[in-house]
Amino acid sequence: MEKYKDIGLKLTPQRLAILGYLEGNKEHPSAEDIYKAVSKKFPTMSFATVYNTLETLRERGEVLELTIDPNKKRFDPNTKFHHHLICLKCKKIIDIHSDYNLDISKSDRAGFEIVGNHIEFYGICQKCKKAHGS
Amino acid sequence: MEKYKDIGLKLTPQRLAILGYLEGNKEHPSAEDIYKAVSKKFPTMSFATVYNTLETLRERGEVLELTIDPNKKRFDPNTKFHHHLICLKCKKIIDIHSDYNLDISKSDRAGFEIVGNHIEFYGICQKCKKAHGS
DNA sequence: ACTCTTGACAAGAATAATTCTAATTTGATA
DNA sequence: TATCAAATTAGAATTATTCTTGTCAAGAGT
Repeated sequence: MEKYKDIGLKLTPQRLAILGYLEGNKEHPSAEDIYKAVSKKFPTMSFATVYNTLETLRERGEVLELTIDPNKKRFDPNTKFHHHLICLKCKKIIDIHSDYNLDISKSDRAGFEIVGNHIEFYGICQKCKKAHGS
Repeated sequence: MEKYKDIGLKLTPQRLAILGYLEGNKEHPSAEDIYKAVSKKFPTMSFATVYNTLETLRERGEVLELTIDPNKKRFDPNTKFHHHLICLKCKKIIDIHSDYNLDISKSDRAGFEIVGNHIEFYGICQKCKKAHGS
């Protein structure tokens, strides 16, 4: 948390609240999740602040913006390189830290300069499997 | 195209136009792209029809809904298993058909039943690289 | 040929997520 | 502590998508 002073971020109470909520969070929350949670302690919190803060954090590489969920963006404070496993029913997302060799052949590369990759695994989580076979 | 008769789809002119546009299309178009293109030949085409048709095609596994682009869904008529490479600048998407070994360890699996996976490669395409280094 | 049923279409309203605007306030620094 | 750029706020605006409602068309059975 201390580290944010160094990257030219003004440390406002709102930002500290958002950072505090994100720190160590494994839920991959959406902007709304964050807004709801932080609003409890901070009733004047605005949605704009949540989005603004997430955007500046993203620019600085402090959070990842996930596009796994078709309906909304979700955010990941875990900035170590990793992949994701998502439950197709409840949209729960968990981190996968295994290493995979994802070299891409010259012909596949199509002239692109490759700068990264990300694997999405799809599945059904234990809770949803139990809930009902369907 | 013939094959759609078999899957219980009523073949209306609108659907044929959409199917015709999608067939062999490598652009991974958005609903709007499809709407615009098909509207030219079909001025009364409605957005609802585009979305409805895409949804029924998706249900039947005839198109994939891609969540790679944070701003909108994009659709892929290539239903062979494959991965994608996206240009971070212009959002161009190209198909990658290489095979990767993406076994997931029991501990990573976290009790999920795995049903699929998808790799997103990120990069800068040739055109964008030339356009300006930035 | 007539009627029924069903599925598809169109237009626009409604919704949901996100971004923008403009006015105000605040944190960091001199 | 005065200053000022940056941050916050509320709400409007925008964008993508879904929903609603009325209409229409094709095929099934009479």
